Amino acid sequence: MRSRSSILTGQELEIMKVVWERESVTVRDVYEALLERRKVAYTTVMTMMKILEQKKYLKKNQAERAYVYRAAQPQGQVVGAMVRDFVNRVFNGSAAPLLVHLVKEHDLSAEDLEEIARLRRDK
Amino acid sequence: MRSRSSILTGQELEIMKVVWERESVTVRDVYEALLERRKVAYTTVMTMMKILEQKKYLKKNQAERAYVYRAAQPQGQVVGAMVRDFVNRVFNGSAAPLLVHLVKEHDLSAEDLEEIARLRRDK
DNA sequence: AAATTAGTACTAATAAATTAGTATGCGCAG
DNA sequence: CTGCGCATACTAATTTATTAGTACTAATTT
Repeated sequence: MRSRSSILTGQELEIMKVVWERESVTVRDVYEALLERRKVAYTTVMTMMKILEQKKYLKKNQAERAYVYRAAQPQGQVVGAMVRDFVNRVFNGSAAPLLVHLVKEHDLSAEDLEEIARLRRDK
Repeated sequence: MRSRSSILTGQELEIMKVVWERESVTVRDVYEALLERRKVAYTTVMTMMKILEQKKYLKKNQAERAYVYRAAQPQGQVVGAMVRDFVNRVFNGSAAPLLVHLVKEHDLSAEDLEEIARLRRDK
């Protein structure tokens, strides 16, 4: 088996997003969801979901005909790891500069921030 | 030429970080900086810097012996694009959920946040 | 039952990213 | 002047990620 990075790659994330928004899926479900946005082969989706299972992002149970897959880890946890990884790679681990970017270039209102600051303060 | 994504890939970012922290560099400079952290061949660094030049992240001038490279775009701009891309890919474009992750899992003090909120308010 | 449909396993092709080799040129120390 | 050190250009190998084909099985339709 060619070694693979344990973190989610681009296309893998697309699949996980479909899974997270549905609770449980078959390959076909995901295949059809992806098809709405781009051409892709059924077996491609199958292969990727198998990889995602190996990487422990998905788990499957045998159901009637087809396997039924579920997310093995909650979305928040996985996304959190991706954020952490991003902060490490791009900002050498310090989150504050990322904040600055978000505030400057994305549409975050001052109210959003104060709300979050309050949340944080009261914790 | 095999087509390449126009955005910075992982190893390319590592090189750009070296360049940004130095103003101007030769291949050798970058090579030596990278060597401190991992084994890498001189020509590997050269190849990647050539690619970075093609992608318009670096520009070079002929100097004495070796080319002297400089960043073609300021760090903030490039990183900003990376943040935007990340927000799009992972959070479907909305920045607020990223904020929440940052606050919950990274060590941002309430003061950091208020400071930034202030910044934002006064803008 | 034969044909069609939908599924899986196994394998492989293609693409993109990463790493590095080889040939070659030039300046300069000896 | 000649060989070493360091630079580049050009080419290629390797690794990882992405996409898909083929063979085979089981259920379903006709």
